[in-house]
Amino acid sequence: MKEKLKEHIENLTPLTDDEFSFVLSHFSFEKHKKNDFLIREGENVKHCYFVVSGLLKLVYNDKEGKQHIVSFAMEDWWESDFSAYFTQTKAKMSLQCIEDTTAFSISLKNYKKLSTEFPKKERFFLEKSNSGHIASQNRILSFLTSNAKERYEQLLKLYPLLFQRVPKSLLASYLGVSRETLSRLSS
Amino acid sequence: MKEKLKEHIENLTPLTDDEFSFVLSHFSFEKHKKNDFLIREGENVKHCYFVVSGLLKLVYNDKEGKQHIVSFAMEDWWESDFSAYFTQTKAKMSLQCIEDTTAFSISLKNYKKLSTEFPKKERFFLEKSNSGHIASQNRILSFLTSNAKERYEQLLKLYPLLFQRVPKSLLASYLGVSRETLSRLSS
DNA sequence: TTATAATTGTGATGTTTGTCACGCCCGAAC
DNA sequence: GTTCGGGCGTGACAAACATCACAATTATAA
Repeated sequence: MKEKLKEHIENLTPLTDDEFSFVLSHFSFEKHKKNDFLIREGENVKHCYFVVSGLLKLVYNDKEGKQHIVSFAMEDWWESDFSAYFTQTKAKMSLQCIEDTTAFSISLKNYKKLSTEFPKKERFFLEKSNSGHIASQNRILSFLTSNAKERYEQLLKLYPLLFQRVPKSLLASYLGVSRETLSRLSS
Repeated sequence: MKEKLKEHIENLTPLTDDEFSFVLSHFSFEKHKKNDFLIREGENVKHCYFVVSGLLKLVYNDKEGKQHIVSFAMEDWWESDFSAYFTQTKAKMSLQCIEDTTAFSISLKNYKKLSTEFPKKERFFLEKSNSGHIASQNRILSFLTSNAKERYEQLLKLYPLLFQRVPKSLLASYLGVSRETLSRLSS
């Protein structure tokens, strides 16, 4: 588990063993079962998570009770309700396990401490944030330029694994189409 | 112009005059006319821009020649084709003036220099990137949860000025609906 | 000013997608 | 084993939206 986080960070910024120990001391390691909530809508968001293994969904529930998947979080991903995390307000979204999941969590306090005391880590967070921003923009572009079928194909191309790991109804919810429409696209 | 940038930065991190001079020395100031391109699809992306006055559109052109508006950039906004900027590859999008525009530009080299030599600035960029990421996620949520009419109302609520400053066809392109549909929504 | 282009509204029509309904399959729980 | 519920496909119909066409109005430039 430690190794996974170290590898991940060292993809961007090499660390000595001492540096990594220092970084690691700001995180906690957590194990969760399928269907567990890491973040619950309406509650305070205390942590940001780095997924070591498993799979989660970041979900928004609208007034009619429909769930909309903002993001899937898989191995090597950072996830949270970032808006609520950074502003320390109540979560508008939930983060829930689709599979049994292990993850490192970091509090905002430790996030800020780490950023301030350890510039390498701030650089790292900046790069991660930029990638997240770019990924979101690509998803917006997908909505603007493509119909349901094309978005489905793009998703499969980007995450071929996902197809086997999650029910189609969740894929539909991510793509912004109904379960039935997605089903008809496949055939 | 300088004051605008200084104020903007000091919203997050106070600066001494000397510090600001140092920061400023990494930027250039540019004036552009309506319809000018700051970034052209297919060309190298040399700069990231801070808009002092005016209005721009970040546009993706698909194979059928349709233009899709990824973002409007107005006063106090940072904009670029960030993907191409950070990876120093060719632009997939264009950044074009909707009105006469003034902006500060910064090269990637200077961006990195500033981040490294001046931690306060890295903190600043990180906060900006986080806000950008959150804003994009909200736009994705808007696509997932809302139909054209609701998205239109959300846009007007978020940027009431935009309505008077840009042709409806551009608003339609931002919302992901046809010009005609948007026209019918208003009545 | 006058000519030209851009912007907007609106009808007619077709396509895409959502919603409701139903049935089948399969795995989990008892 | 039997029962139950989730996941999946599919038909029928309705709603949302795109596209094409045309006209009217408003900006823009020569």
